[in-house]
Amino acid sequence: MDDVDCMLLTELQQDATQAYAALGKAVGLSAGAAHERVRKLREQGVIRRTTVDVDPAAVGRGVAAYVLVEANAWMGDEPVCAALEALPEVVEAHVIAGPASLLVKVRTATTEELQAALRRLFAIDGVTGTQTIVVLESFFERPVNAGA
Amino acid sequence: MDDVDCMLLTELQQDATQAYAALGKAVGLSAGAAHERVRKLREQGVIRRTTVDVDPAAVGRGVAAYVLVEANAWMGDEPVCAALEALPEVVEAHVIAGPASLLVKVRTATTEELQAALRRLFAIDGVTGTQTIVVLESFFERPVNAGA
DNA sequence: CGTGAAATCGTCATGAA
DNA sequence: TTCATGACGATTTCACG
Repeated sequence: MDDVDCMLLTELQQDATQAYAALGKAVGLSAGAAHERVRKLREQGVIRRTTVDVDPAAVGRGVAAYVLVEANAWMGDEPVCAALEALPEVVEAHVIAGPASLLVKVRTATTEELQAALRRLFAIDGVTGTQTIVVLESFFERPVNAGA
Repeated sequence: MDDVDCMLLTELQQDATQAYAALGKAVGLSAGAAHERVRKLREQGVIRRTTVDVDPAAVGRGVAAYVLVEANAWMGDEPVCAALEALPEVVEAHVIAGPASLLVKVRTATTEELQAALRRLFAIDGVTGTQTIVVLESFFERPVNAGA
């Protein structure tokens, strides 16, 4: 993980469809060398996968909210994780240190669906309360920058 | 945006490196037809870009935190957005309806760096307070699913 | 890490349903 | 319109220097 690898990651985050020749030129390497670097980054798990960034609003996920989930038991466990993952509206779930046990991110098409999702969160064993933070506007959501 | 497009999006989110032939087979289409569909999804902005998913811990961003930012003025404005975007540790910024004006996601290498980032958030004009939620463990962070 | 060759894939034209 | 087929050009990929 040197500076060249960082530049490769930045380039790939911006556009993973570009050819290795262009990628190599951007970081001062040949196509073959760039390819080999990227292959190793994948192997090491630094690059987890290549994916597409989908506009949430275009697929019926235009409403976003963060939900602080309070629970009466320790929830850093496997069954809770599975219960959350079973809800398609839940796109993130974190165990936190703070005013609640968990923080989950929910994405739905409408506020009615958001309400339905909250009901389903309540139904999970051990959940005693929720506090919902509705997102009005997202300034930006960007990938982690390796540099700086 | 029919069912086939949804399946294409799901496939591409899982692995955007696969060949159009494989992609087409997965959704019951020829390579050429799959290619044309994906081209249109890009054109329409449903697919914003193709990127790589980078392991945060591998690039010195292993510590995550959500910060509720309170302000004494309306902050849904351009200068605030720019000030936040100038901080490389800030990976997300949202205007919210809830107990604060903004919710920002911060990623750093260590808790010391997190502290430094909080100091810089305080320094932004109009910010009167912050409440920090440290992430202890992330169950999952997954892309929006077009289906369901 | 660069170069070159071989295999594979993306891309586009044509034609059909 | 939308899709399958086939051919061409570009790219990935690997062996060698």
